[in-house]
Amino acid sequence: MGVTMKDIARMIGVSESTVSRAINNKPGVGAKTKKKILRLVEKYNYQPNQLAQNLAKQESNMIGLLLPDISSLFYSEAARAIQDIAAKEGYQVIVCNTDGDEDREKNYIDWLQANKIAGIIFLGYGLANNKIINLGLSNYPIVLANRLVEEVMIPSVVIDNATGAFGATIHLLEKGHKRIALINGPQDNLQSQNRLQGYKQALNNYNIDYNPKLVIHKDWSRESGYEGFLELLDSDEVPTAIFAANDLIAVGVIEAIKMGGYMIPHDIAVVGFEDTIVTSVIEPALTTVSQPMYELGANSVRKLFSLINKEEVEEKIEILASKLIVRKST
Amino acid sequence: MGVTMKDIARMIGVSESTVSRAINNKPGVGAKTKKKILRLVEKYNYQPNQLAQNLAKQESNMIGLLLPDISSLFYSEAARAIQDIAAKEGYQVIVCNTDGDEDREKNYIDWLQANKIAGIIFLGYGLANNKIINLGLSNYPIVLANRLVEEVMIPSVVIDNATGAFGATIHLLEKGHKRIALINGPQDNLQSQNRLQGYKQALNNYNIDYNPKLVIHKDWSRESGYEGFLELLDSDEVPTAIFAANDLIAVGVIEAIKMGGYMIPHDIAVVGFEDTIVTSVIEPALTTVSQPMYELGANSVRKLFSLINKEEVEEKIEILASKLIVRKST
DNA sequence: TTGTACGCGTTATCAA
DNA sequence: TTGATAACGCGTACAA
Repeated sequence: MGVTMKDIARMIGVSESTVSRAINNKPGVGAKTKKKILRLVEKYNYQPNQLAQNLAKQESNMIGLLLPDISSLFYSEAARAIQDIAAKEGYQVIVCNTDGDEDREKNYIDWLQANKIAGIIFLGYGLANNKIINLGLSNYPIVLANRLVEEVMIPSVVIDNATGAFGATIHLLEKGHKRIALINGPQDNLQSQNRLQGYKQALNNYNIDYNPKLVIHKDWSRESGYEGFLELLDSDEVPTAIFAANDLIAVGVIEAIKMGGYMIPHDIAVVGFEDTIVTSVIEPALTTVSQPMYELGANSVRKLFSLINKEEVEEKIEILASKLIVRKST
Repeated sequence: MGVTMKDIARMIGVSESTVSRAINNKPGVGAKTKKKILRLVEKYNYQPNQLAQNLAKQESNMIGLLLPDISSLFYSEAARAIQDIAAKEGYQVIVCNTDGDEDREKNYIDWLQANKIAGIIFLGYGLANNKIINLGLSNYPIVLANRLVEEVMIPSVVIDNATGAFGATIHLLEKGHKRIALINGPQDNLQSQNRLQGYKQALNNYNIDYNPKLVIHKDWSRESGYEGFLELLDSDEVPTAIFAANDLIAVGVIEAIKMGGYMIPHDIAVVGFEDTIVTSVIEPALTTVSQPMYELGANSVRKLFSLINKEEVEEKIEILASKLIVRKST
């Protein structure tokens, strides 16, 4: 196949070590020999075999990215950021879709470690499991993106969901709403909990009692929004505003509201969460909370490189602010 | 760090080759020794160092995926398919974003080859460049997904854009439209050309003369749709139907149409292309042509594994059908 | 059935 | 400034 160091060494009649030194710009090579070597490198388009390099150095120039699903717009943007910055550092990214399944997560981790991957980013939601904690205890470079772990101090970058939800709810309160419903994600999900917390806190600031009947836990789907709204209609406390815990839920809510013949925002106001493309396409355009996904990915991978390079990670847990984007639905 | 074969060999007092044979289930190991070895493997959670394995075998268990942008919904779905199937075969995928830039493409290819990546999938649009052709001439496993190359027979999977566009245009013709505009992607783009070709052919089937004034070439953005429609309004031939070459363009078109006070589909009908999520969210829901992206990715990677395993690739160039999805905008 | 010896392509440690 | 040699961890042809 391609030429190796040995080939070049033989051609000139020097040793492989000399060739290695010349190529890697290390001191201790005569100017003339170095020139000769580099000329042949050019001529035969020598490409170092990274597998061999990696084996010798006991490390590789790849990082692993574990996330639920790359085909979700939400994650793919962060993935893009990670790949951009990794590429600048000469690293490539191995993307592993876990669908949130712990078994697959574990398998991927084994694979990545067996391949001596330089480090791993966990991008996802909710709490991380024990396996990750154990990884964190061994001194393997790990960064958590939008995930948290309780017991161990693993460098993390998270988006402040509570404050985002707080801002969205305050926005509705300022508009004069008093019966604000929350259609949320699963109850055991960390994001759901944070968004609920922000919601509660906002109500509290306005001295409005928290009413559990106005909070519905479902999954993150469009159907949840649709069904959730119908449930609220059936209750005795029909809300004047709905805070949907993500845009997809909001889309379902809007569909149900329209189906019921109500006007948005006149009869019922709606706020979403995430700022995906649908928010600007749907009628009326959806007020939502934007998540800095690119920044999330970028800052995570920067932290990871700090770890890989044995540098100090300044901000162990970094919290990114989300931002309210007001459109026509409120 | 982890235990190696050498460690296990020493513990029992056998040679490394015996351990290797036992672990890889190769014949020629006594049942008792094998059991002893496997017990230690279990006990110390031995993980083979893949870097070493790869170096010894001169190949790696990774494949490369070159695409324009992973954060595009269009590509990320195919990427997901590729990763799913690769994972089943024990391979991982390295995702490389090129943004269509040939220099970056070339750099990635070098990197992938230096790392002895088992094969590469080129996912994208348009024609591939010479570098790729050269790669194809060397017997490196390569598959093209939604790309074509003229001179060399590289296994490829493409989506039949021409027929998709043909069907979409026929659909409009059947609805009685005679002045159908096409707002297309860039003129030098292969997909654009195919979609134009299908459009022309449909007109031809209905004995309608092709009118270049009704065809506008722009980029694939929402703004293109908006501006494109305004240009058509200014012309002397205002169309009764618009075929937008992708959904994003269609969104812009619909916005412009609404802004102009026209009714969809009463005054003007609209068809999109791709079937992204916006089609079901926008009002009115958009008739569009769905692209089997998951299948595109899946079949591409299957072909790649055939190449990697030195098997015969049955269908050198596979063409996937796209499908018209009729909604409310026509 | 088992062990020896070498190769994979590179880096790194000593001597020379 | 150089070169010989070992090491990285594993696979494998050959010999025992």
